[in-house]
Amino acid sequence: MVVPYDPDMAGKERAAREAWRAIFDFIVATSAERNATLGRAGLTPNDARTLASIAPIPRSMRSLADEWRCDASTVTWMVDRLEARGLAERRPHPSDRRSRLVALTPAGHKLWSRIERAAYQPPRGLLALSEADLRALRGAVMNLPRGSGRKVLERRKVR
Amino acid sequence: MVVPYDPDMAGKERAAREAWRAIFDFIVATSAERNATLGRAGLTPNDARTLASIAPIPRSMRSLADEWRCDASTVTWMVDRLEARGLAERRPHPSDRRSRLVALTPAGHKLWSRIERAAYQPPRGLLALSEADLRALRGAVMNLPRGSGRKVLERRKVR
DNA sequence: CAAAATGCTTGGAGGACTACAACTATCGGA
DNA sequence: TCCGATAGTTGTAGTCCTCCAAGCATTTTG
Repeated sequence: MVVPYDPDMAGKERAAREAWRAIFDFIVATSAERNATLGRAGLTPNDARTLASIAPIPRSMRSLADEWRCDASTVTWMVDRLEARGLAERRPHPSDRRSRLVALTPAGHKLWSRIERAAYQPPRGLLALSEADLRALRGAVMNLPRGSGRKVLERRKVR
Repeated sequence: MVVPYDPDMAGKERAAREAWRAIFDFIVATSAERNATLGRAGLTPNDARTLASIAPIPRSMRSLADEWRCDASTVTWMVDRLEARGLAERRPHPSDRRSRLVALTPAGHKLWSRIERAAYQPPRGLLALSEADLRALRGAVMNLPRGSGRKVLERRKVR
């Protein structure tokens, strides 16, 4: 990075770096807490990710493997775990008999809605910020480029 | 949650919720990327955490176990990994011959400063904020209570 | 229709943790 | 000085992934 000649820019960059560092550290602390919440519900972070992925709509195993960029057998293993606990189930695919749709069971929906509510619950501390700060924070984060421009592996149509 | 009568409070809560959601989504989107960066450097997330903990100043094994709330043998295992790669080393404790200080080697410092620069690189969008906003944001986030008020296990004095 | 591709599962292997029990060396207080 | 507490290590075991190779069923393609 080129050393800036504009002293304002230097200060601003430093401020941005420090602010980001603070946010980052806060996230780390909070995510540990989130994992503890999941653990109390008997879920691993991966379990939660699986539930989150199939909660809106049943998904094929293949589409999950594509989303997570993992081997198909890994998906088998993850879904097996949830199925063994009665949280998810495999259903036949309506038009492709090779494929199977993974869906939440009623118990799975119940658990997940509870977990999700907790997971997206803003930390109490966030309310200590001024509304202006909160809007700035939200605006800053929402406009951030995702994935640093790396290309997403395409893999046929995802069902 | 009680419906607030204070309209300011309502707006603020909404802002907090939206900000949190934005942060959360952003984190989910980028943590994989961060782990990939670490992976490219041959580090697991835990490796990185260990490096981060000992980078500012050498630490005793015990203090690391306390910080992470894990068994002492887990710390042994984690430090072993870094030591095997020449990134960290155990040094005698100056005043307690039972204890050992874990410190970064020069190679460890070099690698970690590189990783840290990348990991804590503030997103471009943050630079859109004014320096005053950034300072306010940093101050606010730094003062957020961590761990949702759950009590921290105390364990004698930490060295 | 035969061959290639695709969806999924199974078996096997290995890596990354994580804790518990047992043990050594040292410290610190009565 | 003696004994309980503490720092750390080793050995063991178990969980959670994670991929690869192989195989079956089905779909798609030339």
